[in-house]
Amino acid sequence: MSHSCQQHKQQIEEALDIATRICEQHGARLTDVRKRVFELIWVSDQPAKAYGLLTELQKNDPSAKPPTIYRALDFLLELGLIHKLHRLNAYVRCTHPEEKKPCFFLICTNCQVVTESHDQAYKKLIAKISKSRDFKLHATTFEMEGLCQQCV
Amino acid sequence: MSHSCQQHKQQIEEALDIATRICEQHGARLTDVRKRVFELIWVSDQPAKAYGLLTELQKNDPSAKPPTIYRALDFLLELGLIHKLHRLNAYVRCTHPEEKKPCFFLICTNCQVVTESHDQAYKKLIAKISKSRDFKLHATTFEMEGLCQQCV
DNA sequence: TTAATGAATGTTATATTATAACAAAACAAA
DNA sequence: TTTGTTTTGTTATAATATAACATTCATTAA
Ligand SMILES: [Zn+2]
Ligand SMILES: [Zn+2]
Ligand SMILES: [Zn+2]
Ligand SMILES: [Zn+2]
Repeated sequence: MSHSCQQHKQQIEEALDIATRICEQHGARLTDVRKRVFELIWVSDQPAKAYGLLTELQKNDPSAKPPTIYRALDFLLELGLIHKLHRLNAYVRCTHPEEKKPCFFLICTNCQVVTESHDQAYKKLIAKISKSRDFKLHATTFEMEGLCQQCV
Repeated sequence: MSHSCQQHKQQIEEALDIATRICEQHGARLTDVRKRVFELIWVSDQPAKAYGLLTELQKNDPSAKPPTIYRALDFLLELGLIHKLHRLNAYVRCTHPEEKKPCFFLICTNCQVVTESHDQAYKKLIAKISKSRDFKLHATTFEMEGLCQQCV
C-alpha cells in the first residue's frame, strides 16, 4: 500500500496544498470525506478501486456507504485531481493537476503499474480530430494496456 | 433499433460473410450464439449493452444467461469483430474488421451517436509511445466524449 | 441573531455490469 | 468409437454504480 517515510509525508502534504488551492480557485469545498478519499488514492501504489476505498474509509467513518465514495470520486474527477481508468474501473491521482494537459495511461497487465503521461503529439491529435469534425470535446480516455519494460 | 430494408439486409449478410472468413482464418467457430450476438450488435443503431443483448437473445433462446452473452462478447472482441466502449460499458460493431488499424471513438453525449475512426497520426502516436518506453502493447482504448456536429 | 437557502452528507434500497465454478453437451480428430 | 477439447448450460455471487429521499451543515440575507 503506502510508505510512511518523511519524504512521502511531505509529498502528500504538498499534494493536499495544491488540491486545496485548486478547490479554492473553483469555489469548491474540500470537505473531510473528499480530503480523505483524495489522500487514500494519493498514497495508494496501485489504482484504487471504489469499494476498496470504501472499506478504508469505513475504518474511520462507519457511516460511509457507496454513495459516500462515489460522490467524493465524482467531485475529485470533476476538478481533475484524480483520473478514472475506464479499462480497470479504478482511480489514480493526477500527476499534474495544475496543468490542463490531456493525459494518457500505460497499464501493465503483469505488474499492475500504471504510468500517466502527456505528450504534445497527443494534444495536437485531439485538437485536430475535434476540429476536423466540429466535435466539442468534453473528456477523453486514452489507455494503453500491455507489458511494461520490467515485465516484457 | 434496426431497419429492415433490403439494403440493410445485404449489409449484414456481407458483414456475416466477413466475420465467417475471419473466424476461419483464425480457426475459430462462429457458433449460433456468437453469430446471433454479432447480428444483434451489428443491427443496433446505438452501442449495445450486455444485458440488453441478453434480453434480445432470450427471446429466441430462453436458456441464455449472463455468461452466455459475456462469452460471446469476449469471443467477438478477441477477433476484433466488435469493440467495447469502456466509458459506456457498451459494445459496437467494428467498421473495418479486416484491417488491423487501431481505432478510436467519438461519443456524443447528447444524441448517443458513436463514430469509429482511424488515423495515421494516431497509429504513429501509439507506435512512438510504445517504442520509446519499451512497452509491449496489447490493447488500447481511445474514446472522446463530447457533442457532435449536430448537437453543438 | 435568526431565518432562509443551497450544498453536502446520511440512509436505504436497488440497478447494472461481470465473473467463478462446475456440469453437460457438442465437436474434432485419431 | 474413443478420446480430448471446446462450447454451452446452470447456479450462484461478485463487483460496480446510482436513485431517491431525509437530514445536517454552511453561507448569507434579513
Ligand atoms: Zn492527469
Ligand atoms: Zn509490468
Ligand atoms: Zn474497429
Ligand atoms: Zn450528437
